[in-house]
Amino acid sequence: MDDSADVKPPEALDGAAPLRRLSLYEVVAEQLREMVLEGELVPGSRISEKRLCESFEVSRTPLREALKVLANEGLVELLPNRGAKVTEVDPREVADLFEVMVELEALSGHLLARRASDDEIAELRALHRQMLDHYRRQERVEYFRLNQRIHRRLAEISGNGVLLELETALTLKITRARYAANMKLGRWDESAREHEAILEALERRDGEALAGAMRDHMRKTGDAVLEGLAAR
Amino acid sequence: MDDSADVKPPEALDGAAPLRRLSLYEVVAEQLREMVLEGELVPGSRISEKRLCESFEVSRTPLREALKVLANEGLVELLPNRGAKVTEVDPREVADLFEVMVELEALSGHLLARRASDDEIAELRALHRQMLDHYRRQERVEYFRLNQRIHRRLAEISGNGVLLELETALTLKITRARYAANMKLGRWDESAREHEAILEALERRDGEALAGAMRDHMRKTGDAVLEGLAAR
DNA sequence: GTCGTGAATTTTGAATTCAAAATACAGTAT
DNA sequence: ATACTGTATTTTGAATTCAAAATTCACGAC
Repeated sequence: MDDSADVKPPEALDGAAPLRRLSLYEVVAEQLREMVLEGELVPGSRISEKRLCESFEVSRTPLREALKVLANEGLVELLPNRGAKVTEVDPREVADLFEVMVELEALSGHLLARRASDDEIAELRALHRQMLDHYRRQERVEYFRLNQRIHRRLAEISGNGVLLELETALTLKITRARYAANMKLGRWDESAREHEAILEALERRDGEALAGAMRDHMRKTGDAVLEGLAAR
Repeated sequence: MDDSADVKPPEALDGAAPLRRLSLYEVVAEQLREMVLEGELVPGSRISEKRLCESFEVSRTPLREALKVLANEGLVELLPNRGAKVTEVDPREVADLFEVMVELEALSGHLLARRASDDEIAELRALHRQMLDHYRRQERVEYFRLNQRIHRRLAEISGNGVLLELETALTLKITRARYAANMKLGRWDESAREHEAILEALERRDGEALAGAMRDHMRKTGDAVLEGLAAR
């Protein structure tokens, strides 16, 4: 049938990507996630399954499966026999969120100081420099993207999978709160300085200082977001 | 039509329970959860949708929705086009789990010392006394149940909803690890003493001591579970 | 005997269908 | 006019159906 690709030795493409195509519900979930995060689906509004099905051009089955995923992420609420609605951003919950996040960051800091390899530290320093370049050129979107990437790398290098998962999940909600507070990019200069402190502590492998710096960074981010939310 | 209950003033049954019947997928999810936790579905084994559908006597739709929920809880893995399998208990992940849990407990302790009311502290003391009764009578199941309940109450009274959710989610996995390690009830006496230390610190409202005691308790629990896992 | 090929079977993914619940609406009585 | 009752419509919950992918197994080449 196939005359070229079928004779591949199993170990030839070793770093082979698992390379599976996503299920339809995963695609839908990703799309929905973005729509909720960016406020395209307004908080508090009910979600009409039919309308979404039509705009996505999928049947209700994968859509409903996607809604279940989003519900577990806390982005939508499922009301039995009454469909789903987009969860509202509750400042009280956002405060709780940061209260926890601050501690997770501190843990991350302690682990990083112990576990990061020299190469990884160098990699982070390089990312940091890149980010500062964007800062100097006032390239907000790129700055923001690198900022996210650095935070994710920090979580990864901490070497605790559970911690990484939790931070990923909570970061979702935090991102949503930032959008809601209309402060996607605020607090630029201050944030850049805090990142510098983090990098320095990491290079010294000073666990206490690093935990403190990361804690501090997250706390200040939280304060800014909450302030933004209050000012709506 | 109905001649007695229809003239109810809206505020008459004030504390009225929302009282909704669960969706089918929720019932299935709960059942599945239990089966996974107690090892009735063996870790690593593939889940046959058809078999489960038949034994639950439901169609595949609610079953698959339930599987999605369990997947988000980390109890099963969804392999695209290949169904689901029960996740294996990975000692490495369990270690990560406790590493995080220890910090969450510490946070919980700090919050409790500040926020618990006198009534709530009294309630916890009462539960604690009840638990000790079961301990003295060597009623293991009841002891274990109250132990769980106390921990949940502590998390609730911390007053941070996000923290409560996370602790609930992680406790699920920890429970699973305990079953896998065959130590549903081990470490009895030691654990009871640690609880006493927690209660005392709470009554003194000594945040540092309470955080320390809760951290210590969780760390030792983790050590015991990991030891049990290693000894398989 | 082992490995590879290809059809038959089973299992999953997604759409459709059917039933039950909720909502919207109209008519009537007060 | 207002509030209630019963009906029509819409929307959701769950089962069924259909299509696509994976698995199994038998056969044949080396």
